[in-house]
Amino acid sequence: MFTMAELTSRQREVLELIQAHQQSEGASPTIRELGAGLKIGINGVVGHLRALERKGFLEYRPNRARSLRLISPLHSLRKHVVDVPLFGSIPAGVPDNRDQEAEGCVSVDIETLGIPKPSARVFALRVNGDSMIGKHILSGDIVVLEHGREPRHGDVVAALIDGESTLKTYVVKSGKSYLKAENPRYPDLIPSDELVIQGVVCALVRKAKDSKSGERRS
Amino acid sequence: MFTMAELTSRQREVLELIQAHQQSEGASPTIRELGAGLKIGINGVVGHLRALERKGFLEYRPNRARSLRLISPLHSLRKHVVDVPLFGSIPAGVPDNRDQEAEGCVSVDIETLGIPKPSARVFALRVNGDSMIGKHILSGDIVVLEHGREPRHGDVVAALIDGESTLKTYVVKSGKSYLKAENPRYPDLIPSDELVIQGVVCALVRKAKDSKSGERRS
DNA sequence: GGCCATAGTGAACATTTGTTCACCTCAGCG
DNA sequence: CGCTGAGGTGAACAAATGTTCACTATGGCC
Repeated sequence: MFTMAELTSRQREVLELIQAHQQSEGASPTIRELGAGLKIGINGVVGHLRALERKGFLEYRPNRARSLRLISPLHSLRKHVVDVPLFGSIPAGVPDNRDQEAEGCVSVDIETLGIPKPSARVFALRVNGDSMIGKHILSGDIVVLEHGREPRHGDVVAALIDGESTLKTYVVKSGKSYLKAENPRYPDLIPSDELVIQGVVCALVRKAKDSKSGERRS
Repeated sequence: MFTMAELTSRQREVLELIQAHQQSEGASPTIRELGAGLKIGINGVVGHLRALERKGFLEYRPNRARSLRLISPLHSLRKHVVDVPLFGSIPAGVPDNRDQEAEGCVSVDIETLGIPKPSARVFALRVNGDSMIGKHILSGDIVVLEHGREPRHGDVVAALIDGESTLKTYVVKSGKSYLKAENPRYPDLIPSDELVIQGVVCALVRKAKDSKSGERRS
């Protein structure tokens, strides 16, 4: 609660402007751009920047263009964010790069995703149907999968069944591996070598349904 | 799979270097920085940048420092990413800004989170215990909450009970609102006006447990 | 062989951008 | 009253950075 209190309102304005510029332009503003945004000259801006730096909200490298960096308690905790392509389903065996066909982009930091490196072979699927409800995965959830990883007993995997990506649990039973649906209504147990495993689930994201739109179960 | 194929290996190198620099430094590299990284002169770099721009992988504003921007199918789908402070629990009634006490940072795009604007009043909690298993929220999950929003019937909310943040379902029954635990073992029904509601759950993130840490079967 | 794209080098040049110096106003404070 | 800090203006300067011109070399292609 100190964080914001130490700042004057004008300084907060500057900080927010920098942040806004970074978000919209992808790079920090220059001093003159800030000046234009605040309708003041460059020296007014310099004064603010110095104050903000002294107070520990900013950091920048001398003599480097657009090197302003915000420092906030959050920023120091911030991890690397990866952009994961979201597919409706995956028709064939996931060639190396089909980002073009993504129908969405899920950006999450790797810490939260639980993957060590931004290895390119990560993608996301929107879950359709309640077949994995036993694993507490609901219809509408987004699952993030890693392709090419060896599944282990109990992992949830996406497999290509009848031309559709389907979620199953990977189980090992007396030396053989099977895929199992987590829904009593589909008690199949399919030998896993008969199928192509497209990826192993490493994370899940669920959006609370917008209370305005209806519910699915009666 | 076309995306990458159109590039020479050297061009791919350039692209990756730009991306790496953006991630690590927070800003695009300059031409000379790229040159240093690739161990070539500035004109070699310029050639590559032109080629990459012509092929549609890059964009940049003339005469602007560090204005390189990657263009990929994913980038065009990319949404605004917000940094959400992750708390173990929230002792008191969420004053305006307590980012300093965050024990982690969850960065997710707003589209996936399902919030319209990056209103500052968003925070995350790590779920402890299975009290919400009826809503398919597990121990270890991270829930993202919006503070100050009016809960609706069926929403999951965090409430301060005995000095601890606890997840409950908000229900309305004959004109009165209650909080209900989604676990048959805790069938409490608490009138909601007796408690402080800290936030309404708008999203959930689950990390698949790291198979390497716990179970390992021979 | 001529043509074109890739992949460079080297040097000059122009613009952007950060930095600094001098000076001003205003509110609060002892 | 003089002092300090916030918040400015204006101009000049220097470093960083993008741009361009000239030229070389290689490999594929018709």
